[in-house]
Amino acid sequence: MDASLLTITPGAAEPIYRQIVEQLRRMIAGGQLPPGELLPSVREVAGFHAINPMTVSRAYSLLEGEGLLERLRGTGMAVAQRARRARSEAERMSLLEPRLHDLARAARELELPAGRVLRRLGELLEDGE
Amino acid sequence: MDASLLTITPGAAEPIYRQIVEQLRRMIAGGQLPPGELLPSVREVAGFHAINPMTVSRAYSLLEGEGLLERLRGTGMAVAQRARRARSEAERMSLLEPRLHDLARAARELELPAGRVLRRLGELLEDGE
Amino acid sequence: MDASLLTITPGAAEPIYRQIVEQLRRMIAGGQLPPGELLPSVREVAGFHAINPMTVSRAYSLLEGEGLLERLRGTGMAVAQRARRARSEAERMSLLEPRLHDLARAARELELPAGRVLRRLGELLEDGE
Amino acid sequence: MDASLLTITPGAAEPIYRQIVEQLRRMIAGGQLPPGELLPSVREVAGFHAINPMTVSRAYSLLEGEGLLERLRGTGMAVAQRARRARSEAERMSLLEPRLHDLARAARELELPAGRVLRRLGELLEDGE
DNA sequence: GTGGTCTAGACCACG
DNA sequence: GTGGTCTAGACCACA
Repeated sequence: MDASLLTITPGAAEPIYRQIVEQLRRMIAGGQLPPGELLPSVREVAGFHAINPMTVSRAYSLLEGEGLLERLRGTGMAVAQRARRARSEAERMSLLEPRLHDLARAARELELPAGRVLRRLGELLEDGE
Repeated sequence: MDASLLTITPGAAEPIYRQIVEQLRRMIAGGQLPPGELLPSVREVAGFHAINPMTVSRAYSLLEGEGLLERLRGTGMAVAQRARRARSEAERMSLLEPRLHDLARAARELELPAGRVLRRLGELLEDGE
Repeated sequence: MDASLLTITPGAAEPIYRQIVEQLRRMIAGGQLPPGELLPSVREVAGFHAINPMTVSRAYSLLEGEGLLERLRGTGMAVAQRARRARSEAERMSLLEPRLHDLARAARELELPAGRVLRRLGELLEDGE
Repeated sequence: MDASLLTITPGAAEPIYRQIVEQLRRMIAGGQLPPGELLPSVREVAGFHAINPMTVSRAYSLLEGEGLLERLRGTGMAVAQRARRARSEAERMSLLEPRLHDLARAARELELPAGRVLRRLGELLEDGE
């Protein structure tokens, strides 16, 4: 995996280390990062995104604690073999639920018609592909 | 307006004062809270949700600073007359954009098919109505 | 709980933050720290033991991630209500197993008679009480 | 001595080279490995346990530095003739002290009765024999 | 007052 | 080369 695949937004409300954690967590759950896949080194990520190595290290450590990453001594970090690889679609969907609820609630409070919201989201989902 | 209309989740990632601010902001933008509408008192909200009065006060002050609320001496806080009531749909839509982008990105990283995400969101948008 | 109840050994092989984590974990499992118990503040612990606040903070965060501690905003950290309070003796015993195996193995490799090892451990267990 | 007598746990908290060092140190102190006993070659150990040869070499070098092993040119490493073979029981016991203290402390924090801990350790000490 | 985040930089441990 | 730990210090967010 390459450091450029991570998107870091300094200054966002979400702290940097957490941005990394959540992205990796999803990419592992989604199967984009299969077990055994080697992650870019702490220094590499830190250099590429111009952030402090410790911030990256913190993210990696948290994921190691969760059992999603494992340390290969002297080599780096890799997606853990025991990380559930291809979670079922339903399971992955459940990871999206909180965000979906938040969005629905916000849309309702803004009195926006469902159609418009869905159409826009549809566009954005296409874009990425 | 009644204190029970606010949804507070202490312990959530989003700080309490911001939960209040964002909800009120959207309810004003959506027209659910029309100009002149009287808000529940700081004490009332704090008591009802068992949170610190200072936290509520802070939220109200922020909205007052934005010009969305105004202080009616001896009466309390009310939605400001000058608060743009029914912003155009496009404007309200733009308030939703960041959330939509986040969602789309997360869905992509989880390798979830667009259809499934849209269907689920559709359900949630119906539910609330 | 008081900061003096923690025993910190700088320079030990076990990193400081982990010393804190493990001690607290055991004291919670053992019931010495009941749910709701307020922990000494990060600054207090750091000051008392002359270590960096971030080191303490790191320990607290890890335990929060495990669900053993919870953040009371503006107040500090407390033992989580959902933390299993009085684990069964068998469960607590299982937390000791790895250490027991290591010890047994070391004793065997040193060809030390079981009686002598047990006698010495008995003394040490008395001492603390 | 055979490579299979070493127990290596990669991924454990204790670094691999140290696992080797400590085991050999105890087996020499305990008399299980008498002076003159030939050790398995670096390659053999590394191959058998699928670890890096440098790691094994490092362990051997450390023990050589301590005077416990000696390099027999063209033959390999052997337990040094000058290695104090059968240290007194008291001396060997002292090597166990730190572990005993740690264990006693952990047991106390877990509020486990001394009897139970001693009984379990007794079992484990029997098992190995 | 509380904890959280990030930085810069040093030093260590491991392979 | 890899990651881990710790420090000192700054600044922010929350109640």
